Amino acid sequence: MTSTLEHHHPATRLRTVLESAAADDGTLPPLDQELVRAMALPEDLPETLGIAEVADLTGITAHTLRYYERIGLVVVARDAAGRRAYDRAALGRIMFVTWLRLSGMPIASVTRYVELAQAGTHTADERLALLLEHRAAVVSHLRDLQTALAVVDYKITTYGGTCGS
Amino acid sequence: MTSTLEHHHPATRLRTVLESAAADDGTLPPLDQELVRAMALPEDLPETLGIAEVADLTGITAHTLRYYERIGLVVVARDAAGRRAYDRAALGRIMFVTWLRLSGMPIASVTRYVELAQAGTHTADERLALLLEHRAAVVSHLRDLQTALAVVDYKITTYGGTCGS
DNA sequence: CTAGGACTTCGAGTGCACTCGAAGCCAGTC
DNA sequence: GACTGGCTTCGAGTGCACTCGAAGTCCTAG
Repeated sequence: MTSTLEHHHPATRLRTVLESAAADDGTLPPLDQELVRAMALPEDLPETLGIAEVADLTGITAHTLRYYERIGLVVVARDAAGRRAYDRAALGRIMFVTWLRLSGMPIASVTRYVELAQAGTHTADERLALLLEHRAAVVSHLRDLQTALAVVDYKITTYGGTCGS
Repeated sequence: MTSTLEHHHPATRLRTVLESAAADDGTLPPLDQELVRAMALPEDLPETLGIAEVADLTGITAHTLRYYERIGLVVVARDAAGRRAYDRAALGRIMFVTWLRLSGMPIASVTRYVELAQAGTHTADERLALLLEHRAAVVSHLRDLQTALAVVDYKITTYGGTCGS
């Protein structure tokens, strides 16, 4: 369970997973639903993973993974010795949760989503509503970031000008 | 100095300013540098503004505006009675700072930028470097957000499917 | 049999960015 | 000339999301 990879930001790490999943045909295609399905999990994983391996794979520290579990954000099985054993499904859940976090969903909302998912299929409507709401927030944030980028670019291109702020 | 506008998120408010600046020809064009120049300040402002008006214009609360000044993030003049009097330049600085904050620049970096700007024109190189670095961070964040959006969209479109997480 | 290292829990600490409340000043109104 | 509302400062409090350390357990290698 020794960690062999250097540390990276979660998004970088998850994107690495994505790219290794997409590298079969040597291309780095634009993101679409097929790619997302492909990126979900690499195929050559052992049955279960230790916390350090999940940390490497996701870019989330082991400390944070334990924290996430503590607050009910993910559920993880244990091996005979009481250590966390992440199977394929658990890893998938963690990656999804990580994307939700990266997209700015507050932990409270992720927790709510996870609780709904655990409650059974009859909560699908509510979960969907949660995701749609979040989607709108992400789109809005994306718009703001693009505007901010334009403002920063304007400032950059006018350097050497008379602008004093 | 009474506040007449309802409260909004800073990005919403600043975008309102942008749109009112762009409304001259009735269009809502894609953001570009000309637009950004135009959005900087509406033309029909009084000489100076009170803190409540700036709060309305930017979506930043008066409390936060004072906080920003306290930590050296902006500099603001006072009127005879000791009240903050924001002139055109101060308002422009605050709007720029707000865009920096909205694009995720930490307060410490904004403060550094502001200090450099106050130090004089000989710091232009360093300021430019700061902005370029930040620009890269924004672009990276934008990419991550787009990926996350794709993941969320995948989840949304597969609702009703077999996916249990 | 012992040492090392990765794991465990629990609780407390950190960093960032606000956010608020209290107490007081000051301009205009009835 | 008291009242009201908006401003002022200062310091303390809040919320979020980690982040860390201590003390102990368990497997593996030498």
